[in-house]
Amino acid sequence: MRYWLMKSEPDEASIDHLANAPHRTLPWTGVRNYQARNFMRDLMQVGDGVLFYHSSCPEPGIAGIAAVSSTAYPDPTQFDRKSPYFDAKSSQETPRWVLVDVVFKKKIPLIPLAALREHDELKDMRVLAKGNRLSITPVTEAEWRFITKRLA
DNA sequence: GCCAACGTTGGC
DNA sequence: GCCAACGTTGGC
Repeated sequence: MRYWLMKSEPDEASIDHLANAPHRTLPWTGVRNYQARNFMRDLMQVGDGVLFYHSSCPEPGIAGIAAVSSTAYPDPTQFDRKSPYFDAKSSQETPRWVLVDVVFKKKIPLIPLAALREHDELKDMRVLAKGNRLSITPVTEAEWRFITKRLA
């Protein structure tokens, strides 16, 4: 059992999109970074906790709680020529990119990025590290507890 | 729109 | 294997 923070641009997939999706579940399409892919492929398990983070928007921050609901499987958008996530160098035989399904748990009052930075308990969060651009970052159990019990 | 930081590409 | 150039991320 692990914990993760996963970034999504709310214009594309917000916590409300997730809540209203069939089975309250969305495939986490579009990860095109090897480190983030490897987290999904090698470490994620069904039931892992997910902090759903809105990025590249007027109010960046944690917008909800979700969970990993599948193990990794090939991201179909890599094979779709019309998709912005198409990858000509990938193939059906040896897919380069994978994804997991994510299921909605609950929406919370937004915890803004600035609020996360105010807490000493969270000062080592990967997502807060200078220059971090990873769209998926590990969250420690202590960080998860603090956020879900004290801030959410 | 700006810009710092990072990842990827490709020439050598 | 090095590294410059380029593209992307993401907060502000």
